[in-house]
Amino acid sequence: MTTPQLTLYNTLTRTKETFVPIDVGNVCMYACGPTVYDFAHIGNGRMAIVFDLLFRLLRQVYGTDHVTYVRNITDVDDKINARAARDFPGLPLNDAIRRVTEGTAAQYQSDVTALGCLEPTIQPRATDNIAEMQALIGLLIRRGHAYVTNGEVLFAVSSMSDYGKLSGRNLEDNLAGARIAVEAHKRNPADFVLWKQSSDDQSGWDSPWGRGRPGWHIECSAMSGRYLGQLFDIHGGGLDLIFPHHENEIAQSRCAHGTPAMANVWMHNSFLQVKGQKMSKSLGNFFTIAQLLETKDFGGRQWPGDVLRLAMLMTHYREPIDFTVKRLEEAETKLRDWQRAAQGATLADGDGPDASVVSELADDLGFHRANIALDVIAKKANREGNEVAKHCLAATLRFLGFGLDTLLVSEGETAEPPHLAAAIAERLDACNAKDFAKADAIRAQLAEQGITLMDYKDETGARQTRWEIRR
RNA sequence: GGCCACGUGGCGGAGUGGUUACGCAGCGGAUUGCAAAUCCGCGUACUCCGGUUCAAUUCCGGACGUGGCCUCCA
Repeated sequence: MTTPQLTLYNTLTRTKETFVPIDVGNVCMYACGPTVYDFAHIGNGRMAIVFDLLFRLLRQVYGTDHVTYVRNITDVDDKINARAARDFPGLPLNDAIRRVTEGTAAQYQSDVTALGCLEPTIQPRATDNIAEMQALIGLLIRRGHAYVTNGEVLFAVSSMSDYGKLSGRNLEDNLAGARIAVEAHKRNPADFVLWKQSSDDQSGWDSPWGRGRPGWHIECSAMSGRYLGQLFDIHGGGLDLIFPHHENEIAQSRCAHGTPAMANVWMHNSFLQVKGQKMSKSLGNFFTIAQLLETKDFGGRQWPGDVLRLAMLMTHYREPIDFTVKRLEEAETKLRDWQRAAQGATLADGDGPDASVVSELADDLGFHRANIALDVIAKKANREGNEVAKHCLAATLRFLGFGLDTLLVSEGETAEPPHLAAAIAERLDACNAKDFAKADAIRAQLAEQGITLMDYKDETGARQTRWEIRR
C-alpha cells in the first residue's frame, strides 16, 4: 500500500511535525507504563489506548514487523513497599513485594486487553534492569552530571545547559516556585535523585553507593536505552509526566550518552476529568478499569471494554475528556450502530482498514475525524446490499481494536438461542393469521430476554423476521 | 507567582475569511398491523470587547472563564 505521511504533535517543539523514522525498518516507541501497586483507573486506560492506537497506526504504515513498542512496568516504588507491608504483613518483604507487583501487573494486562489494546512488543520490568540503571548512574557521575551526597546520588541540573527544554521552564522559574522543598544537601533545589539508600525494611540492591534503590526517573532512561537505543523515534505518556519525569529522563539519557536528543518526538495525552477536575488517585475521584468492566459502580451498570475504548477515542488525545455516563452511552450507541452495519461481513487475515480512516489517523491521531469517516462507511453499508462497504467497515473496526459482535449477536452466529426459531415461526403464523395479540405477546416475551425482533419483507413480499440480541 | 492548553448549538465533536460538517438526543415524514431496524427531512451555535477587512466563528490584541503542570500521579 502507499505510505501515508504521518504528522505528529511534538511536545518538544509545540508543533505538529512530519514524522520521519530513524529507521523505517524498525520504528521505535516507548510509553511510560503503570506503577504496579494498585488497580489502574480509566484515566490510566486512556494512555494505554492512545498509544495502542499509535502502535496500530505505525504497524499499518510501516508494517507489522517493523515497529517496536516498549511499555515498561514499574515495580520499584515506595508505594509498592507500603502496599506490600500492608497486604502481606506476614511475608518477607521481597516475597510480599513480588505478590503485589505480579498480581497488579497481571490485572493491568487483563484490563487493557479488555480495552482492546495489543500487547506491546516488550514490557520490561524495572527490577530486571537495576544493573542498567546503575551503569547509567555511573556514567553520569563520571561525566560530572551527578554527585554523591548524604548517601544519595543526585543529578546536577546545572550541569546541563538546556535543562527544561521539554517542559518549557527554566531553573529560575523553578526556584521561584515555593512548592519545591529546599533540601540543604542539594546543590540546586531542582536536583533530583538517581539512587537513594534503603533501610533494612525497604527493598534495595547493592551498589557502589551502598544498598539502595533507584530514583523515579532513571528506570525509563535505562530501559529505553537498552531496548530502543540512545536515540529513538517516539516517547509518550500522560501530560503530567512532562515535568518532572520526562524532563529528567531526557536529562539523564542525554547527559549519560552525550547525545543531543533522547527521542525525536514526545507525545502526551490529556486527562480525564470528573466534574471539571482531573481524575486522579490522590483526589479519589476515579473509577478503576476493572470496576467499570465488572461492577455496577458507574451509572448503575457494567460497561463493555470497547465502549470504554470508543468513549476515550471520541475526543482527540490532546484534549481533556469529561468522564460521564452520557458519554459512555453515546459511545455504546455509536459502536452498536457500526457493529450492526458491519454485520455479516467475513474477514480474512490480511483485510486492512479503510484508507480514509488511516489517513485521518495519520494526522496526529485524528480519531475524531476517522469517526466521521466511519459514520459515512456505516451509512453506505446500511444501504441495501453494499457488501464492499460492510466489509470495509468490519475490517476497519478490527484494525481500530473494536470487536465486531461485542454489543449484539444476530443471525449468522452460532450462538442462536434455543427455541428462538420456533418462537419466530409461531409468531409469523400468528401474524399471517392476523392474531396480533398473540404475535405481540411472543415478541414481548423475547424482548424480556433481550431479543429484539425486526420484521421485513423478502423479494416475494412475504414477511420475514430478523433478530438481534443486545449484550 | 511562573509556565502550558482550551473556550462552537441540549450533548459529543469537525471545519472555514463570505455558502457554515458529522453523530447522539429532539421533532416531522416514509416504511410497519403496531413496533424494531433502515431511509428522507428539520431546528438551535461559534465566551465577551476592541482592531484589521467589503466581509470574522475563522486573523490580531485584550478581557473573562475552565483545566493542567510547577509535589506522587496517565
